[in-house]
Amino acid sequence: MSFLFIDIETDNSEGFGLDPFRAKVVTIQIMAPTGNKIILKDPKSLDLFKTKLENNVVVGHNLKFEAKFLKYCFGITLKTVYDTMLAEQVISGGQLSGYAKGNSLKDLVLKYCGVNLDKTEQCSFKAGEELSENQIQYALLDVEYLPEIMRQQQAKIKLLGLENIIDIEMKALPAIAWLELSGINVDLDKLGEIKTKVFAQKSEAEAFLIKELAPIRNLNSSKELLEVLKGKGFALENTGPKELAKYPDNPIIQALKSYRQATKMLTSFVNTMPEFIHPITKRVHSNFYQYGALSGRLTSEKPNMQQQPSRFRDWRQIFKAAPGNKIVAADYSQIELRIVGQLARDPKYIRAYTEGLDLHKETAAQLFKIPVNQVTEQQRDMAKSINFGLNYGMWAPGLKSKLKADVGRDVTVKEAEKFIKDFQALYPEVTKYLNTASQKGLQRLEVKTLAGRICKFPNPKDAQAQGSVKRESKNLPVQGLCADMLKIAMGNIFLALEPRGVKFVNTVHDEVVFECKAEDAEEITAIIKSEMEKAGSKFLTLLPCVCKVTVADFWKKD
DNA sequence: CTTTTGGGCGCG
DNA sequence: AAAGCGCGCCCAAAAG
Repeated sequence: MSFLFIDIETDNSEGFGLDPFRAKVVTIQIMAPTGNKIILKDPKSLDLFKTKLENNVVVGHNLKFEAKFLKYCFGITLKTVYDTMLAEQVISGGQLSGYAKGNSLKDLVLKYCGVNLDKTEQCSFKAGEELSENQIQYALLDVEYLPEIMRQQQAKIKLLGLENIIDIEMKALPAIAWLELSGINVDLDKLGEIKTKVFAQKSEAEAFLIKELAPIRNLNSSKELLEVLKGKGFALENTGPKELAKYPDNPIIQALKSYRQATKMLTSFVNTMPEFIHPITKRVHSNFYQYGALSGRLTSEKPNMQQQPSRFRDWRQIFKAAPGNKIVAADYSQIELRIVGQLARDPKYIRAYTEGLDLHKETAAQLFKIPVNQVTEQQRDMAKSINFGLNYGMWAPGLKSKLKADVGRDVTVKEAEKFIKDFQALYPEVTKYLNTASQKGLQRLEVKTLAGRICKFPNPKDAQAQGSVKRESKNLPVQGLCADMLKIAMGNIFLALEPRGVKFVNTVHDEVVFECKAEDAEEITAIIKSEMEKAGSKFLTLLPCVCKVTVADFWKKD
């Protein structure tokens, strides 16, 4: 295999130059390692290059873009890639993740080659028009510096021991292009049904609140709301959920919560979702940032497919398989706690997961000193809050309000402290691991996942920021390893299922969602489950990795 | 007028 | 002494 350095210019004159379904490709520039360059002004001649592009390492900057256009417009599937943008994000230890500035091609050309690229021609390309000399020069310069950038990046990757993460990311890239092209189908009838229900909920709560809180002007103003509530005798610091939990049975507070839930549903989800249905494909194509978060997790926007309500009854039913298809959703079972068990080598965690016990129930039994079979649902929920809270570096006052808000249980700070102490005595290995992690993280200002991903912290400028670094140091190795596993699985599932016409319709941190022909669902399910567990088991060597798969007409979890 | 900040809340 | 992690989106209010 050799390298091919590529770039594509598309027609942005109608404002959707990034949209593979609508924008026309104007030129494709390809450069061989020898430096020989070709500019294809008639992209139909690309057929000659199909085999080369599919069987060499394709190098480019932000190749998700090229991958989508090559696939949709020319039926070419990139499989082996090296993306200089993604590589730079990996090398930066996640500091260039998400919306951070500094990872454009212009930035890298300046950084690695000392050349200031002129980008004024970037949006000048129009389909069907003769290329100007300037445009040709511009287009060719976009591939010119890629080999040098890659060469210098490779040296850094080796120095930092990031080969494995680069491999994971580059193999995941084609899967992300597949994900964005696939899109997800939305059932507008179901959406309408939910809209009616939510609107009624809002109207009822709104009428009640306007009457009870008169003369309030704007229920959406937390500032005004706090004033009025104080005037009515409520002792509140703010109007957030933890404060409102002080008055769980008050009808005004209950109505406020109902009003807020309904308005959140309407403004963030119900009313906006139809606007995202693509005019050509009739599906919703979110943007996914592959290196979206410091931890290596993806982020999603327009719409954010990772925050679609799961607790609001039936909402996810709007994401429905097209006729004749099924939705296959696969998620890792309790993956974060399993990772903690592995990293801490905690015998009790290992035993619980190896023997298929319920860790939260086991924890509750020990904390409340009762037999496992007498643990109540509330006691289990409390243990769950403690398990998670401690992983994130929670303190007694935080646990107190968490238990009140989530479980409805009143405990004093002293009692919360006792829970934490008891938990730490119960799981000394986990406690030791978390303490060491936060100390080392603060000292080095970076943490690593088991797969080798580096999460680098900006210099903490005050005590508060140092506290954040300590807490993130406990959590990022866990969150980050989960992202590593999921990306390995995505890359392998892409190779196995994309050629079979399966659609990759969503992913949410520990979950992947696909759409396939109903008759294929059983076979597809087995492949997904196996790839997910295989990826997880690379790292979870002391306890089992379990992936749960659900097949249904819409997106759901069992 | 537009942009930024903060409260609040959706997800894992 | 501090007071749970990672994100994106909506609205109101402040800042430019």
